[in-house]
Amino acid sequence: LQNSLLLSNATAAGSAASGLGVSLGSGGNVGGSNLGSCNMSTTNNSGRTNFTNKQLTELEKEFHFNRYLTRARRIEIANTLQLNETQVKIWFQNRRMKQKKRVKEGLIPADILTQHN
Amino acid sequence: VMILRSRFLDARRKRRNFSKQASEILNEYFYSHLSNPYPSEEAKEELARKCGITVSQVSNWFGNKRIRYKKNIGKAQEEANLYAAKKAAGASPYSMAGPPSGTTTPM
DNA sequence: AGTCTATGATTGATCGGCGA
DNA sequence: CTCGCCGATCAATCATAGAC
Repeated sequence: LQNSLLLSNATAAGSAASGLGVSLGSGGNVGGSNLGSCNMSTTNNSGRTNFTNKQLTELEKEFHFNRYLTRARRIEIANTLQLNETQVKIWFQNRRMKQKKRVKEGLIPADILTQHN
Repeated sequence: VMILRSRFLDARRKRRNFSKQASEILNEYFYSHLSNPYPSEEAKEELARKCGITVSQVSNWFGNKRIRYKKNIGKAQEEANLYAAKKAAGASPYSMAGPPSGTTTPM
């Protein structure tokens, strides 16, 4: 079991979720399955990147703040989370599609548009 | 350790296999469209309605089916091919796109 | 009641098409 | 012409339902 707390959102609610730093750590990059508090993400044998909980949490937080990124913000986040700009960009695109799917089907949130920026 | 919390929040993954009838409908469509197993949005909606599931679930089903079918070929998959053989022959509501030569390699 | 397999769902990443 | 986004799909993986 790997798991996920990475799906803290889902049903509306601003979900502050359980903040935990938590355990596990290992390091490495390729092959070392890690999860938890390490900062660096790992890449699968294939090209899939395994984002860490921290990275996902930050991305999620940023998403709720703003569904779209500006070039500057993207660079900032990529730098902070140690990811490529492309990975951050793709993550946001996938996240938008995910939200759209949720709104479309089940009644999830239709408002969470804390548009700021 | 923390994996504990997943148990409940992950209720989403508390899937339920589709009914035998729904699987029947989906497989019938899939095997009678092997040359192009990509239902349009409209077709997905109709399949979803007939199967009593959501459009997303239909998409997931086809996505999994295409990949898993491909990762076989030459196995019991050929066997399941008789699915279309008989069902389609009888009365397929959809255009029976006939691949060039019998058993083909669609994708 | 376990163990192994079938299967629905999730998600990082890719592909084609659009529009700015 | 380049770039981001959308929509659909891929491919690997997760977690569980169901078969044995």
